[in-house]
Amino acid sequence: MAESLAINGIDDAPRGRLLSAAAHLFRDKGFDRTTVRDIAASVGIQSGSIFHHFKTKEDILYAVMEEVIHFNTARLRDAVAAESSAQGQLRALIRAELQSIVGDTAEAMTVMVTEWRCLSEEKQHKALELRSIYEQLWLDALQALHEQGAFKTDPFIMRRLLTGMTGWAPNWFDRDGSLTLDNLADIMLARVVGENP
Amino acid sequence: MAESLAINGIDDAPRGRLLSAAAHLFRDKGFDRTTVRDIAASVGIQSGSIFHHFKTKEDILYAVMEEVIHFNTARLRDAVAAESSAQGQLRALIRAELQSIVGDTAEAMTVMVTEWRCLSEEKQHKALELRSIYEQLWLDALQALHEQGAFKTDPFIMRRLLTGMTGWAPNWFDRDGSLTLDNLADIMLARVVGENP
DNA sequence: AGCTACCAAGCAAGCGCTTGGTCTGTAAAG
DNA sequence: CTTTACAGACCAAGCGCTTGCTTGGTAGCT
Repeated sequence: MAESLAINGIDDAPRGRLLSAAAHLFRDKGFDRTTVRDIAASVGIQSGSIFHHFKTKEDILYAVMEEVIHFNTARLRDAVAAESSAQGQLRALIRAELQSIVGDTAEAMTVMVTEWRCLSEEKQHKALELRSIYEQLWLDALQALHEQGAFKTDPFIMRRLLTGMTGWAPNWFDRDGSLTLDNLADIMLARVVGENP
Repeated sequence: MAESLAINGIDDAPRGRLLSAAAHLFRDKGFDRTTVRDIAASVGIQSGSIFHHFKTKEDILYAVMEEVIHFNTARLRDAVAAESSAQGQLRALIRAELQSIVGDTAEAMTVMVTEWRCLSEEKQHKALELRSIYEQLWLDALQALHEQGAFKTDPFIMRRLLTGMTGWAPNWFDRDGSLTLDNLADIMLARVVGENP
């Protein structure tokens, strides 16, 4: 990958440094409250120089999202490929998504969830298309489990519930606490297939 | 001047109409992208006149949250009081929260979740205190169920998961679809106490 | 008389973005 | 081995516009 993810393994190019700085600021203050002057200052250049790398401020946000979607789709694919059982795949998916969302790409992921509406409709559409592969991986695993009778609820709804659970995690999960990420993944898995005795 | 529907629990006085309109706009465009001119226009007054009712724009956001917390805490209390079993109480809580979040106070609730960080730290603290009674109602019901052995997961964590599930619902739940709010509440309840056979 | 609710006008600050120009490194042309 | 050409990265200055908010005043109700 010529241009790897901004937060996890940034390239040294100015554009990459700009992206991770932007992701960080967007997470902390939100897209609208982050000024191009903020971003510029945090990499040590003048505000105007930003527009040598990006046409608009919105383009920076979109670029952050694009990178994070690509990176995490690849991660999800790997997670699924490493497991054979449907239940194992689902656990791997949950772990991977949690890792993305409270771990090494947390800034960018949070930004994607919370600053979605700051994109133009056209760019929202483009990002949604990129996202569709990501979602299909989830639905395949859930569908398989459903057909095995592991749960009765509609798989589409189940995915929505899981999205909510993982998406909310950054608001409370403490990476330095006693609850590990794998613990949490198992707890979430139990919401789908039930608690084993 | 786009006439917007009043939010349940907010009166029809000028101040109340301003609050409903603001909540609506905050939900649609976010706090930062909503201008005081937008709010003023949607109730048909001049932008400057807003500051006869509120000291700052941020005060409007805080007032929206304050109202919605009070109203929904009362609703939750009623919901709990009407049920005798712990499981009945939990179902009532889920129903009530869903009703708040995708129903008659949807705008204000969504705003509370998504625009939280737009408040000053001091106001965040104050809002959090108001919110504590609300959360205690949940924890009491979950604790009781946990002690009955209805589930093994820590009640605090369970509440976080439920918060995520209900909080995400506005992003996908269709009030005019075939899935009713009570259906969804039962599906969420099953994430806690398991699917009955 | 005093209060609430509002208007009309506008200010100071901050915003995204543009402009014209200066470096520095690379590399082909002479 | 110079010389010339050129592109990428950046700066300094600032433009035009929008923003939250202020001010001084007015109409109507009690």
